[in-house]
Amino acid sequence: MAKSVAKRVTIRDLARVAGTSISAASFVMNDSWERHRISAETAQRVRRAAEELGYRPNARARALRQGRSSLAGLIVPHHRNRFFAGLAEHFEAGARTRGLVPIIGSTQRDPLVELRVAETLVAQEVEFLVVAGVGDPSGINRLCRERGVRCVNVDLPGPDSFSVVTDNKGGAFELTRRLLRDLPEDATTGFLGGAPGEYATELRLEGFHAALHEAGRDAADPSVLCCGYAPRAAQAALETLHREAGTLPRALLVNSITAFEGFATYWRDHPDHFAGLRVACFDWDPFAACLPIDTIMLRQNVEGLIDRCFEWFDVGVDRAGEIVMVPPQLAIEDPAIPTTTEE
Amino acid sequence: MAKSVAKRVTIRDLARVAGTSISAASFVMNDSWERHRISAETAQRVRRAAEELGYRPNARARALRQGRSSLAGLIVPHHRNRFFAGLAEHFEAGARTRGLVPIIGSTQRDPLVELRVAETLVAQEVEFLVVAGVGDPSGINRLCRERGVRCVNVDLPGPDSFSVVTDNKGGAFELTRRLLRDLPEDATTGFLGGAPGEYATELRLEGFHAALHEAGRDAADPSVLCCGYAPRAAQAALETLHREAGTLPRALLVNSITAFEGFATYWRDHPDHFAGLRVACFDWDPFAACLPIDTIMLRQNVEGLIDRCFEWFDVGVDRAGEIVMVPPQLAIEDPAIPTTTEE
DNA sequence: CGATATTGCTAAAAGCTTTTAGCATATGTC
DNA sequence: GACATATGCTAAAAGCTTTTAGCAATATCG
Repeated sequence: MAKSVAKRVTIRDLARVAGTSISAASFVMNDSWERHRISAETAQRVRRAAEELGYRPNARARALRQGRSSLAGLIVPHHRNRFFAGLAEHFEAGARTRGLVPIIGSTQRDPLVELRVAETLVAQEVEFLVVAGVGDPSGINRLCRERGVRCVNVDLPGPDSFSVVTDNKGGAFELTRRLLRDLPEDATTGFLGGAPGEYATELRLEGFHAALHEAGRDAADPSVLCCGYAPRAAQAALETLHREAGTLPRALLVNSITAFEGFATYWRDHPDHFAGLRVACFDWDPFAACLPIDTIMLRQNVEGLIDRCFEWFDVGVDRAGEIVMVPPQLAIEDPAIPTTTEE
Repeated sequence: MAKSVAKRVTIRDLARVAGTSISAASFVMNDSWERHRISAETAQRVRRAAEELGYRPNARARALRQGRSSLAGLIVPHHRNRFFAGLAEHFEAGARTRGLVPIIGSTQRDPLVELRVAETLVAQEVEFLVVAGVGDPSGINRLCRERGVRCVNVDLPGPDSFSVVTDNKGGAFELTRRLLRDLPEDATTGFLGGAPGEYATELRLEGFHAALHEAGRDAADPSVLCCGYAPRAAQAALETLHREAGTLPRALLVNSITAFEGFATYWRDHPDHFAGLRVACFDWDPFAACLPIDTIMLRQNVEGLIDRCFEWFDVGVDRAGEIVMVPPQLAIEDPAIPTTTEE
């Protein structure tokens, strides 16, 4: 009974079974039959036939004809932390509400992979590409411009690309302020994680220094460990610092949740190095927030970041070079962060 | 100079500029020119023209003609935990090494969304669909069979679908064994998280009970709190239990990392309820592994799970109803889990 | 030299859809 | 009855690629 090979049901079959022309069937399936003066009876017949045959239009044929793919792409370094996972999840939601199919590519922060993934997405003719967590987006931006793909950078401003960024400086400033509150005059400070010269890192460093300045701590030289984002590297940087300086800073600003992962591992292995240490993190993770360390976490507004991207896409006006800033969710005084994590 | 609108460069343009026929251009671009007896000079000419024009073939036109999309789909509940993020990331890698473009859809564990996402992916004619973390995959499996899409279930066996599963029972057994080691005779036990009747949950419960039996603890009735996977629900379940029983079990097996998230939150808020508590978790998270709780974590072999899926896909033989079991990575005696988390 | 094989290429079909232009027929108007 | 208008539908092109079948010119062979 069951066909051995599931033969595609095309609109041709549909038209044949419904006893109409291919065009009529197409009009009905696209809900434009009234506009094209197909009678209600005929429409009904087509719909019944479609139901019966289990007809589903071939997305690619349609895309080819219409010249639009209904695909939306997102590029992130990986899926394994809350920030990027949050971006991914909200991006999916935004795409779906617009009838777009989301495609997410991860790059392991490898410039070669970044370009390859971008090329894949562009070859799929995504209508819209969001680029996050890439070292230098200019190659991807150029590719998109060449191929006519609209493209937004998240936390990566470029001269000829629209960008949505977290208020890195302001966020780091507020975070550091709280970190320094009631801290003894002579307590040492530090900054861990991120890449020197990288956009977000530099701004967060600025905010960090500004808060130190405000607190009248210009004199004390903070330890700045921009060791990249890998947990291992952050862990190693702390080890080195402790070996060389014999101690760790009393107040530490950690530049990302991945660096914080390295910090947490180090803490687990050397709890004795942390007497009286206070730490702040430019990111949030529910487990990290449960660690019994004196921690202040900041949650980036992933929903806001993604929403701004889609809004730009919806409006359709090109705003190359423009930067929209999204404040992170501060006001996180106590460890019980006002952030829901529904399953 | 720059064209105001980026006009698509088609193979037609390529052929014109190279001074060849469309077919010749196509053969060259697909590296089948030798087979089709195109001369090396002509091939060179085409390649130069392609370079010059920035020609990239239209993926959809090609897919339409070839009848294959080069797309591979994955369905997960969400991105926000290590298990599913790990699946996603390894799935991406596997797809890319096979020249497939990965599309990942998340469903929030909502059956309606699950079906809608599956339909989207099938409409894109993915060549291969991996379904993970879905309550009842049978609807999706049926859809795939109807539309001729090859489909694997991860941790969700179905009668007419190939499945790759973690050794849930064995894993839970070993985990519980370690949980019970040297535990006082009269210590109470508990099981937290998961859905009653659900495949993985039931097997893990079996393993849990088997280990209790082995330890001669049949008499003591464990508290089984199958409250779903949401952190909030797990937290609430613990609250209720503590309110009603006045205490918590001394040894607790937590059924997933999301439930563990609820556990961790509860622990943070009520550390006093946890004197002498020991806990095991059927999943792993680097931050969770840093919590100063007596914890044993098990890491599911996400790489193995995904690899088995792709191997099945590569071989191309249908093995409906068959189940391949992948052992989780046990042997995690100390909290320093032998698991790398590169950035 | 005639037949056959090889070389190097091209024309055109096919894949499935959407969409434009237009054809009959029926209805309405004077 | 002639003409315009509305109704209900269809034919065919177009979108871009891959792939099959085959053509013309040259080389090889007996």
